[in-house]
Amino acid sequence: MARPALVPTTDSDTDSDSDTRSRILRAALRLFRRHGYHGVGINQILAEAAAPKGSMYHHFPGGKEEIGAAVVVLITDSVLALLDAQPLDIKPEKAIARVGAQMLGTVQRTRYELCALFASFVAEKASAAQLARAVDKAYTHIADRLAARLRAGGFTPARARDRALLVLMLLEGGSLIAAARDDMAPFKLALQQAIALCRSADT
Amino acid sequence: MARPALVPTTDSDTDSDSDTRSRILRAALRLFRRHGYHGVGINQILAEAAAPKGSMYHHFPGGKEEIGAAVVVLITDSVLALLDAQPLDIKPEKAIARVGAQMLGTVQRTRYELCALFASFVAEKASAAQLARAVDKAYTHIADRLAARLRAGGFTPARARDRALLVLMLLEGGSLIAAARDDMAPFKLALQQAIALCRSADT
DNA sequence: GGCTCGCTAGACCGGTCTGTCTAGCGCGCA
DNA sequence: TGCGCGCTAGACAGACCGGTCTAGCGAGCC
Repeated sequence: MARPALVPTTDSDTDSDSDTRSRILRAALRLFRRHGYHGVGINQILAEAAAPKGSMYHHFPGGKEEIGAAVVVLITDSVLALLDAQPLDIKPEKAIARVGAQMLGTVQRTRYELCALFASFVAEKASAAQLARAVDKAYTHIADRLAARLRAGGFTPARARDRALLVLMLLEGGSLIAAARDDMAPFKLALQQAIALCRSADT
Repeated sequence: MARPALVPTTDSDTDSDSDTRSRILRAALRLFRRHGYHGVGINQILAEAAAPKGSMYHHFPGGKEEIGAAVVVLITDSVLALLDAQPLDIKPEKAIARVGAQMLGTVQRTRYELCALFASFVAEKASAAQLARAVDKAYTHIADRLAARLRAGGFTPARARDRALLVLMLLEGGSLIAAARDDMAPFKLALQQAIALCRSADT
């Protein structure tokens, strides 16, 4: 029952979705990670997914932007599921450490292609309002869930909120720089610092 | 002599470059910030710069990618200049605070459009090798210069290097999330934490 | 069997992309 | 005055963009 990986792009136990829809989504995820939202064309996604254009516009009437938003949700759900899969009675820093380890594994497996969860989407937010909203909500959800963990671990609400944001920023910034350098060390450093921030009340 | 702003996109005291080249570069910077590297077309840049295509390919034979790389260098130089403008005898956390305040001002002035220094470029690195190298070097230069400050402030070399990276990651992650949320609070939080990290040796 | 309809399939459209090419302006120099 | 050349100027090409549209397959229901 342990989550095998963060957003498995290959295949999954849960192909509850229509096969084509799921294939398109996974292909989009893979390509967006590598080239950014604007760096990928619809035809490219369809070729990768081996799906015709008609199917795509059937499942995603909103076109490319709807696919982008769906990918954001896919990533978010996967991160939240990973976090929720950690038992509630372990310390928050332990939970963060485990989630971070999963992210690390994913980034290594994809050869540094996951440069931050949503960096490429944020960069293009001005040209895609729906996408911008999706990313905003995604960051908020993750930070909220993280903060809840921290509150459960004994942090005051205000401090929990701040620490959760800092963790998120560290991991995003860390994977950004790790990706830029093709070197995981920065991400590991960020993770380590994030864990320290969840340990107790200093600074 | 105080630096008025971080990468002034409007005009400058130093238009030593041919006017057109400089106009193109500034227009590109402005647009890349707003829409990301792939989100901006060459024609868009040229329209914004009020320059014809011939001029552009004269100044940047390498095309769009060369412009992107030049923008990365422009940003980097501006950050480094800002850092170097701080007197060497002040404490490192003070220097960071000042640089951060400048960045904050820039982000606010541009209405959250500066989402991380190079996030949009990193996101597209797979499709532009020259750009990827430029970003890698940019991060390295900034981190190195920051680390030198920290060493001068009494940090051991290894610790200075780590702290410099953490500061960079915090600021990048912070501005990413601030941009996603259209709210500067996350960036301010990141800046505050970065300053704390430069203050002395804890954790 | 025949019909419905969710889905697949891909041709096609107007627009935009990056990049090339030729023409010529105008400054500086002899 | 006349020439050279750094730079400007924009028409043009070919590929590709996202998105629309019609046609038809085929499983399942009556």
